[in-house]
Amino acid sequence: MQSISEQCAREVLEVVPLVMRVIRSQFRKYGAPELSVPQFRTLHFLSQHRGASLSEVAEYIGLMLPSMSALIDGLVTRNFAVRRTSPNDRRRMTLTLTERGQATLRSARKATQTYLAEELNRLTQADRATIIKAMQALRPIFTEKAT
Amino acid sequence: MQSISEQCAREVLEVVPLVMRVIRSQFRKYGAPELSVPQFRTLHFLSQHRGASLSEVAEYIGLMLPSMSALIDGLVTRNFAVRRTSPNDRRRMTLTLTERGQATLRSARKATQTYLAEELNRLTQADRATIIKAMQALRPIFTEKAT
DNA sequence: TATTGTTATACTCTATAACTATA
DNA sequence: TATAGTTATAGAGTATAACAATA
Repeated sequence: MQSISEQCAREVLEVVPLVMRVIRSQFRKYGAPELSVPQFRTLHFLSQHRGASLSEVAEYIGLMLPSMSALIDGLVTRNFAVRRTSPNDRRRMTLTLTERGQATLRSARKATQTYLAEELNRLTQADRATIIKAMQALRPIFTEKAT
Repeated sequence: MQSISEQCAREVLEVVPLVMRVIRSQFRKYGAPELSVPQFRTLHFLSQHRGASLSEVAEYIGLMLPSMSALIDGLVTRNFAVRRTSPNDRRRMTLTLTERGQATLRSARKATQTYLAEELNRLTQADRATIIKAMQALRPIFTEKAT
């Protein structure tokens, strides 16, 4: 039935931005106030793609190379990431997180997750189970498009 | 059981940003490429709060007054919104959407919703029902915090 | 020549400080 | 005096164009 898809889409379109707004504000508050959102996303990407090149990160984040170069400068200067020239191809940059970068990512994530867990605790057990199932259904659809 | 809340929080924290990313890119692509995200959120707020003042919008969007004043300038110049001095209190600005502003909001919303519905159509009917229930459970928790 | 990244420069968005108009 | 908003100005973050180094 098409109309169920429509209703489902409408709900997702209304509720997901609300949830995202809270996630974002928590991230800022307890996570890493000294990092911009794109910088934070970059840390996240690098944590899952050790040694990625500047171009690869830029494509994922959606920035042009000069902008990403500047963004990485900021991370390197403040010791969140390390930038080395690749031994294989000396044009490429090899980007990795420092221990500080990893720790920042972990703690921001943990703080937000704890906050969410407290909020979700106000629901019934059945509702939480439903939410878990819903997220598991949504994940594969939206994972493809997010690289 | 606390651990179910934890698991639920983890799922939400991983999946919601993925969905949001797709929503945002669709909004940009088919909705209103000529509007920034804060401008778009402003249209949305004004559609639900006709005649809001500059201060009210600024607080909701999270901008300082001069920044919001400039943002509104952009909307007014391009005929998305109208700014009048309030008759009651001539210090206040009364902000409303133009027909163009309303139409832009509707069409962006519709385009995104249609896209989402197509994607959700790939799931089973049961999954879609689960998602609807999950969104309905999440909505009240996160609505409070989003004004 | 083609690819990877940086430097130079300009524009947009945001903030703080100072100001104007109204209450 | 206090409040609502604007103007002046400066700092981030982003883009395009031109360049340097490597393949």
